Amino acid sequence: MYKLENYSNKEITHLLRSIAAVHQLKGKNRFRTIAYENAADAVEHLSREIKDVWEEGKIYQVPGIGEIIGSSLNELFKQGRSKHFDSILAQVPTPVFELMKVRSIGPKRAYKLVTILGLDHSDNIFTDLKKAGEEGKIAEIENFGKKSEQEIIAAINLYRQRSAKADRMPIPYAKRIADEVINYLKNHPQVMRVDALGSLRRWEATIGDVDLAVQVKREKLNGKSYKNIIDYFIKYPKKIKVENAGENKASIIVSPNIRIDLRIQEEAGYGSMLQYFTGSKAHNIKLREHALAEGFSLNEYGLKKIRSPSTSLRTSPKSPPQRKGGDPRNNSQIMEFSNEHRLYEFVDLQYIPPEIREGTNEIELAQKNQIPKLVEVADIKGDLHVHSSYNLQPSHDLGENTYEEMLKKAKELKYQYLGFAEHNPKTSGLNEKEIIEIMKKRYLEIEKIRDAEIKVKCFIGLEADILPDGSLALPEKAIDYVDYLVVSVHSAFNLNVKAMTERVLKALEYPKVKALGHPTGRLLGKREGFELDWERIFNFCARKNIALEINSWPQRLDLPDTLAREGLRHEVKYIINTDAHATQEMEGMRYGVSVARRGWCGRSDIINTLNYSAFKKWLNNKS
DNA sequence: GCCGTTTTCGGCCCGACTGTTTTCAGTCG
Repeated sequence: MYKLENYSNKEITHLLRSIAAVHQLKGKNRFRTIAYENAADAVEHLSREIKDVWEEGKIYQVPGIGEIIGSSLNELFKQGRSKHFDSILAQVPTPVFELMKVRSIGPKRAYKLVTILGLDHSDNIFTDLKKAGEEGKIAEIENFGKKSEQEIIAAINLYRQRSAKADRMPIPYAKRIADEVINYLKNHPQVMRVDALGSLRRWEATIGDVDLAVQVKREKLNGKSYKNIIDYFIKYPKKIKVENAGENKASIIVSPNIRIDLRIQEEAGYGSMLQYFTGSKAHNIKLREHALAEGFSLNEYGLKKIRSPSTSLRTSPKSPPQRKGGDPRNNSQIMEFSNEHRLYEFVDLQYIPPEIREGTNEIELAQKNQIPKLVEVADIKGDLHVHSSYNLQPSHDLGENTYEEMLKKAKELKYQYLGFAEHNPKTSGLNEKEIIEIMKKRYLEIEKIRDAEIKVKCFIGLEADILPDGSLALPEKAIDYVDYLVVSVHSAFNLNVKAMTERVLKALEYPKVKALGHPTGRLLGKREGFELDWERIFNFCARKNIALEINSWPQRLDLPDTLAREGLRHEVKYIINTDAHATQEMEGMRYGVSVARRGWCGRSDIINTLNYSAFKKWLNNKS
């Protein structure tokens, strides 16, 4: 029987996939299998922990989770077991589910291996199976052969290496890997263009593998095969393994265990490829369903007319041939699109930016022309959370660059203003009077340069620790020497929801508090965020004119995108900051903007898109 | 099992690659 340790998304995903596998193996209703797989996909790509979503009573808002799966998860979270799940899982030996974690082993192969080799009760399925493979027993099974046997042994080895590591990468890391491969590919004379797609193009908080599309010119190729480019790709110097390599696509693993998927397309159909390979999977499924309703079958090459729109009730059927846009090549039956915008237009949808292609309700809203204009980096007028090297004896780490250097960088980034928010002076070893002196001295220091810089104005901020009891790690009198405060939790992360919420709300009551810094405290891959009563926080901040920070630091990306979208319903405002500790890190604004975009934020939802005077007014206006 | 500007019933995306196969099943994205 399954063992759950921490109810992480990873564990729940695997649980749901296991149930899907049982349904598939028992083969009664394949749509039930699909339903569980869809639910698993949804949990896997959720930007927050499913258990937190459940605790907020919003589990049914996750697309793909309905009455039965939702109530079973409810039981599971509450009592540690679900009778319904248990009864399904009991139909198949547990080692089957373990084996399915290995690449190239799906439900059917896992089931065959476990039952035929008599490993139903194996405690160490990977070791046992590997041993069987080394003894040649796998190859003897029907429909398996020598190659499959080798493949399985290799896959087990890889799985064991990989499972020891964090399996999703921070975006900058994935981008670096992608860029190296892109540069390599661009050296090939037939390659016209290379794009990183998939979760990288959607700017997901963490990246599983790297998806690349290559555009080639037909006349430069002999015939229609892209074999020569595939061959070049699989010779990539850092490749450690070729997963597969066919006519149209290939996958390699590069050191230290990152998968790169490649697809190739000519210019005429490149828009379709961009769309398909950007995903998400859930978005593509919904888009294809939508296309079907319009009478078209959609794939990665284009659209095929299948019939008149199936709906008899449709009152004003637009007959497809008259449509503008697209790149109809009717002679070949498939309509190609060189341009992604035209593809969406052709199926009567507003263009949908990659960041929100997550299969929530973007298709429905695009039909109604209700996709908002999302905020862009160019809209950002200032960064209000940067750490300089000015030594105010901070409680946490100091920055690397001086005020002047950071202002210069801000100018380079075309900002109108910059807000310094070093950590508050440490409270141990310094008495209140000393702290106030330090703050005053710093105030005067910044005052000196405040107007020296003509183009970039600066604000005097501070990032103050929220202590466990909700008070700030700063004497009230010291607040006189700042323009605003960002308050953040840096300790005692394990309070319960109620205590944590009270703690934060109390801190937000202090004068000059204008932002809640990295609101969940999460560190991707290291630490889960703490829980808050978001309804209360959102409502409080909206009422008090306090912004929630969207922290651009790639390991934070905090507030998470799904919460950002939720906050919009409460009319919360956000402030996107880099939390930079060096000038170079100030360039990371794009990461935070991406979170905001994934959270459906427009320019007016982001407070630091205001120009200097409007922003200053907002800063001084605490209702 | 899920889901709904057409629906609370009756549908449910689409294709590439590999290995073991002479036509397809399994896995993956």
